[in-house]
Amino acid sequence: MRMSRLFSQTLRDITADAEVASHQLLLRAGFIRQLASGIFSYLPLGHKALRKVEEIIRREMDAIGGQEITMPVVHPAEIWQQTGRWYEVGSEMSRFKDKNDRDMVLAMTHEEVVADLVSREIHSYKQLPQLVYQIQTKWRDDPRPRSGLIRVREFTMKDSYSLDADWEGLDKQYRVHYQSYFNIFNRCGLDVIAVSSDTGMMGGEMAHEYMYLTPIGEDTLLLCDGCGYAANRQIATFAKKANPKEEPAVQEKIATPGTATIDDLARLLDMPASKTAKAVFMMATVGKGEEKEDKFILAVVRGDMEVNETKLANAVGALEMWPANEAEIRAVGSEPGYGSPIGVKGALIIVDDAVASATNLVAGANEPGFHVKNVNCGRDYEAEQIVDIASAREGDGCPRCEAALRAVRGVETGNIFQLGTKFTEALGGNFLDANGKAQSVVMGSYGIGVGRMLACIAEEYNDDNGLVWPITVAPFQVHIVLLAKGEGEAQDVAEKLYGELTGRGLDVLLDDRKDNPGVKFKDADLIGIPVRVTVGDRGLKNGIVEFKLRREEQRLEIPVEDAFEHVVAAVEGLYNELEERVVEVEYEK
RNA sequence: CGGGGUGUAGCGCAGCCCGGCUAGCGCACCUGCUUCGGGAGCAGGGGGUCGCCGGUUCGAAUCCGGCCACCCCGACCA
Repeated sequence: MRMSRLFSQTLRDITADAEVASHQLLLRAGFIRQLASGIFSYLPLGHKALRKVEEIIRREMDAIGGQEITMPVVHPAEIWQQTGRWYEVGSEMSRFKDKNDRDMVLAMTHEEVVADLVSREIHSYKQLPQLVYQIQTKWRDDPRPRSGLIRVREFTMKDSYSLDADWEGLDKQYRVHYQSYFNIFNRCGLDVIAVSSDTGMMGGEMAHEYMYLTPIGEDTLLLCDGCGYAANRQIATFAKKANPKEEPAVQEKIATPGTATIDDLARLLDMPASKTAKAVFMMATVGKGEEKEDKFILAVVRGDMEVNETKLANAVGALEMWPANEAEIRAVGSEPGYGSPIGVKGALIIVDDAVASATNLVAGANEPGFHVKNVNCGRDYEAEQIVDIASAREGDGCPRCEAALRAVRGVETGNIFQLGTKFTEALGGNFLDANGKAQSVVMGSYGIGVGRMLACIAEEYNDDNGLVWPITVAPFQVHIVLLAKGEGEAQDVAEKLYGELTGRGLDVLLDDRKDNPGVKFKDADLIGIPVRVTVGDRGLKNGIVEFKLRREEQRLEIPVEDAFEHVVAAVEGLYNELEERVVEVEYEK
């Protein structure tokens, strides 16, 4: 590609809208342009980089037996109604009517379509297992897109779907993906960790997320350096320190004016927060299909812990959950700041296991300015459910080895789900087993956000001067900077080298613009192509061209006649470096 | 959806408080000459419904009201 013909331009100033490095640099270097909130175009450089990532994914998917297909972006509502997600998913799914007034949806994922295909194509156990995948556009009307390509509404996703006759088969394909995803990320030079995760709207039994660790990440992860435990905070468990054993004592109402927070209460009574019970009031939408209702939830955790909304929502089967307001709290007979489950009516009471096992806690009296001492679950109030609903935090004990957990931030670049038969049952995805008995196909679903991955790579690989692409995903492998404006030896040499390298199958960008050297060097740094060759009259006088790796300061002078071989070898070396990172990992359940 | 911020040329901004000549600056763009190994110089030039609608006023980029878009924090979500 000749840079004089390149569709995009670099920008000297960054738009005030961009805050994170990847967003700023991808904009400045001319990889992407924003059309609307969370909606981007990929210009030639961005498109080529994206295609490189896609090809790496394709190769790996094909290597594990995947067959590429393309599924529709527009779906009839019916299949989503049959699995129930039409009712469960909120405004994140965009719906519209076609000209015949039929309800349609823009695809946010493709389990329904896969299950529909299964019902048409798979009839016998002899056809299983299968693995299909696509690289397709998804639309999710996220309430708040942000950070450039990290979180968008329209995006490209690689999604694969495994089909098996039984759970053992699923587990096998799941583990193959587990490794395969590491291969993909490693080949792109992106370090990720796999963590156990919530299954969210997918449902299913088990899931992992692949996380690129970065302070700009939106997810909080709890990691144990002792045993390797790693989980998204949404589901992370931890070793809860039990309070000292006590015999249940008699309830006692006490005046505690001005103690609407646990901190104030613990200070007034001069006791640790762990001796108190904290009531948190939420409203939740629950129900199946079109029958939904809002329920009042009273969640109780120990004073020294925090409610984990994902765990709580999972416990009550909430489709949506939000904080209750004061009127709703008083309607069940409680009181903001002085709440407890004692004597409340019409609330679903969910109690954390650490509260249920503790004795003689101080809880609210459901009356302003009063608390009750020696409150005991089961004696003073009944719990609808006793379950872990507390959030793990930095420093909490690892659930497996009790070492201190570390909290880090990460961006989810991929996920894998063991779905089971939820979708195939709903859509008639059956097959006949060896005994002639109809069974539902067992599904797994596996996603990678391709654009998000590119953004993470940009986030990881940059310096003060611009992007520094790993060779495997760089839009071009070699950047020839030609320092001459007219005809002459420099132009001839650059053109010849360009022709030879291109002929060898390399992607080469030739800066043939009639600009000053400074401009060309700045742009080369900004765009970040790994190998740079500078061809100018000054060097040619001595029969040399200059060779430089983007990531290194050092510049080498190479005899013109060796330039081709040197560049080819360098590119190969960079590939091999990344290939060495592709190694077997241990499966962490 | 709650809180905060921004909207003036392709990009970055000033002007707005305190209404008033033809709306300005830098970069980018076009023409010519010079320059040519780290974002060149000189000269000339093109480009604006001041986000949109309404109001106040002799007069609105500027004041008032409504709406829209975008960004950040939170809620939410994969």
